[in-house]
Amino acid sequence: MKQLEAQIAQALSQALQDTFQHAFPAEQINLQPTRKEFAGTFTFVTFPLTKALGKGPEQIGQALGESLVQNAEQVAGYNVVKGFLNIEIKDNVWLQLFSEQVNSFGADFGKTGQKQKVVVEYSSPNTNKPLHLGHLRNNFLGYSVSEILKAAGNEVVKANLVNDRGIHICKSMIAYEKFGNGETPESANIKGDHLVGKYYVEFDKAYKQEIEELVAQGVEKEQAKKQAPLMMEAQEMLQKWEQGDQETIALWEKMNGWVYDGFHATYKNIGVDFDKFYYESNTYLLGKDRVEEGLDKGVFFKKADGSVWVDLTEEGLDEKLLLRADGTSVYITQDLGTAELKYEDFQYDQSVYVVADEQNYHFQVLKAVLKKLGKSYAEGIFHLSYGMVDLPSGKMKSREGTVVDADELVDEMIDTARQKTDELGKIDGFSSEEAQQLYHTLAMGALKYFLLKVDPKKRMLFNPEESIDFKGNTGPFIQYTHARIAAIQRKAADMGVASDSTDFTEVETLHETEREALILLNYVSSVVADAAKNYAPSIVAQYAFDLAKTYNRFYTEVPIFQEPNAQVLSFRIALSRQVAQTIKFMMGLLGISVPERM
RNA sequence: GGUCUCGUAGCUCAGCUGGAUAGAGCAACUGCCUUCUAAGCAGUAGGUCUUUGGUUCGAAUCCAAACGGGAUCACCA
Repeated sequence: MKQLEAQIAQALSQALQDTFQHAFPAEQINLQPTRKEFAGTFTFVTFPLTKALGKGPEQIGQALGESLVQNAEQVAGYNVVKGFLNIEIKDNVWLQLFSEQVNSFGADFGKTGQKQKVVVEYSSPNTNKPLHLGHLRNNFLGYSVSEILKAAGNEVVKANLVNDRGIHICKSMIAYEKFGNGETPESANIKGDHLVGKYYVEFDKAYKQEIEELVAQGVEKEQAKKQAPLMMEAQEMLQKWEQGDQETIALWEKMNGWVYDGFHATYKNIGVDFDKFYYESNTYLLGKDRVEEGLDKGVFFKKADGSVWVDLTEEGLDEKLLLRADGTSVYITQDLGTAELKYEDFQYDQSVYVVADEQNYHFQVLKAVLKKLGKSYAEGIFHLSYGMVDLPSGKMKSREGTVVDADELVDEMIDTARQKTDELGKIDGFSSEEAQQLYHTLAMGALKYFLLKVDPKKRMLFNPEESIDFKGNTGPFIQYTHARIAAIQRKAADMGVASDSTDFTEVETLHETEREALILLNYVSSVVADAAKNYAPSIVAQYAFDLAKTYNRFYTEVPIFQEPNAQVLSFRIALSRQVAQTIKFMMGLLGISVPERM
């Protein structure tokens, strides 16, 4: 498509030279897609030329259109509406491009990309509570962006930095010690991450009660928060953990083990994976070396109490603490360490962090500090900042229990998929395993598409009262289109329709919907490039939807198998197959699989 | 208060570096299943693109201000 566009731009440039003796380099010619209500594929806007040429916009359009028809072999015709020159392309050009694409699907995706080494960090959960809907958006985004970057020609490492230490873990541990009675995931028949999450909530409940009691005794609220016995115990436990106390470490390992089992089950179920796991318990001390380095280089400074700071006022930020007076790390300290570690491990060109937009400031600081340290890899750091998922009641908050649990949501989606499938009764021949598989495919398709079709940067709303749709602009709609085409292919195979020929010279005219499909198919590689450039799976989702919609129109308007001409028939089969393949590929970039039947 | 972000149909969202009468889906209403899967297709209705200025041939898009959401500005992570 890029090529054809460039050719037309070149022809226009030539036409401007020939008819108006006006020099206008082809690279500066901007073509836009023609609106649906007019004939044509590309539109050239002539308004900007009126001054330079001293002619009216329509006059210019007419002259250029005439010249194109004479001189550009790809151009079938043109029409001018006000200052818009709509250029129509010959059908055999589309057919030619189609033949080429059938023969080399995907070969050109990475060509324009820079083949970079990219680390994509995503998921990065805390080990004190199970995953919720917000984490799902993160996981799906991270996975999809990784796949898109790969498709665009980059080498990608998917990394997960597990936040497995800190005061929040100790809270769960304290509550478990006090109220757990030796409960295990097996004994309670609860997934490990949910069991630990239960105690995190228990802690918070008991802690709040302690605060209330203290306040009732006349203690200031802020003071009460610090004085509450449970909080003191949690602090103590964190100290013990840092000192390597055996009993504490043993409990920590046991409970984290439960959580990991739970997470891995969820990851497997939702179809995301990682090439590399980092654990904060291993990396949280690394940042101190960077702090030393900064002090040595004189870009950090020490305050009287011994705490270490960096001054980022020149960068438009504030002063930022990097190390506490007692020498312990803060959040940013760890990230300085892991950034360096990642670079040592992979020598990346780009390091992408898939983290919610509430941490925008943090990543500005991180990048600025690494630059101050003179780290060349700082330039490659990119915060893929995505908007939070809101509920109708507002923001989700773990501690207040206003979260949509990931595992529960997935189960509900599977249930919905089962119901809808049963209502339609189209899968009679399925074994129960096949049926289960299909429910899962559809459920994940609906859920992932729902979360990925929205621009990552934007906040989005999820209403738990309304189940996610299976109609319209949804994953299942696109999956359905694929299943329909699969049925076409089966029938074509039964009938023995020739399927590997790419000679379509006998196809004289294209149905409008065929032409639209061919045009869309030509955009595949630029869609991949665009999505990679913008880290935006939503671009892929939108395209997949458009393609499916266009195909469905073709499907209802053109009775494929009633075509008497064998070559035309095999063209329609080939077109169908190419659409199916493209849908499968695009959905794959979103982490969504497509069924053969549904 | 400083900084950053968002505001498009009843609802959820598209609208690329400015271009034609602002588009989809859901919900509502009307049609279309005796041949390829109706989880589909066609159509009707629904808009002061928050407001006001500015830039220009031309603004949902760029700039400024106002109003209204949200995030952040922790020795939390």
